[in-house]
Amino acid sequence: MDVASWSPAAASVNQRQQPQIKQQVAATISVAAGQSHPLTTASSSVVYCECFASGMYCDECNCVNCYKNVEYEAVRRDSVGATLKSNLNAFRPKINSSSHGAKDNKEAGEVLMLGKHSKGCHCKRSGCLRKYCECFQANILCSESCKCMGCKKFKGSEERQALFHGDYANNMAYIQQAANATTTGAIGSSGYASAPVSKKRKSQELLLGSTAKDPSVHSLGHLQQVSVCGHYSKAGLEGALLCFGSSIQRSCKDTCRQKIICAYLSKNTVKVVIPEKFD
DNA sequence: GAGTTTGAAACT
DNA sequence: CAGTTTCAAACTC
Repeated sequence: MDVASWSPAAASVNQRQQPQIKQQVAATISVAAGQSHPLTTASSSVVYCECFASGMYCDECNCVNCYKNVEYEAVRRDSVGATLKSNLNAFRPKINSSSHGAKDNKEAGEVLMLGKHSKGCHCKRSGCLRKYCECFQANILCSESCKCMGCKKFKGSEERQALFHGDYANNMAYIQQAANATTTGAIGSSGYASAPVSKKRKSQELLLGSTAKDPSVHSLGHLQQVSVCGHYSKAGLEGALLCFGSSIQRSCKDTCRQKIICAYLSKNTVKVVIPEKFD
């Protein structure tokens, strides 16, 4: 499905491979007393399952060993209770939709939903322009609640508008370019709150020459092969741990296991550090 | 269809 | 609160 034809409603149905109507919580089927069950454990009180999170039963899903169906109502109810105990908002909708409904953005040629993500997204590499982003999925703009980095889904964003103009391939190329910028050069990248850095300024930053006397210090112009680890401090990229490699690793620990050289970023330069354990 | 990437949620 | 792990969906090849 291309971006132009994508809609939150369609995605919602597709990604759950949802039957026509899920049964709402209602039926009660008891489970034999004393019967132990995976769902009764604390660790099972999770809302990874979209049916569970939305307060529905699994029905005609592709899940394996599912206990979130009518047959196991008692167990399921316990699990709901345990989940609510640890998180009161676990079953609340993520998107606080506006009563005004959808709004036509004639300038961009799109229909934009008025609403706000209750917790905000935390995107780092998608620029909030791909379906990984919950705001994108909900077809809403990122808000001050979001803690995303390199956000391109704000009002007036060139990248966001490009998504709704021209052909799909060009749009995706544009998005990929934006994502690359986020990875390699978007130092101090925005999030929603801060103003987007102009392309001119970004280019200047990336073209900084290496004047460091310490051979282990490199300018950002050498960051072409550097990937930012999946996890870094909220303070932004400054001071973040970077890793050389062809792909982003899930954690620095994983990265280091693969003997990838790490570097430390300081403002416009990186300090390459080879941990002793790499030997 | 398999493997990779991504971000939310859970866990420590 | 920050770092790490787990998970499922999106995405790529």
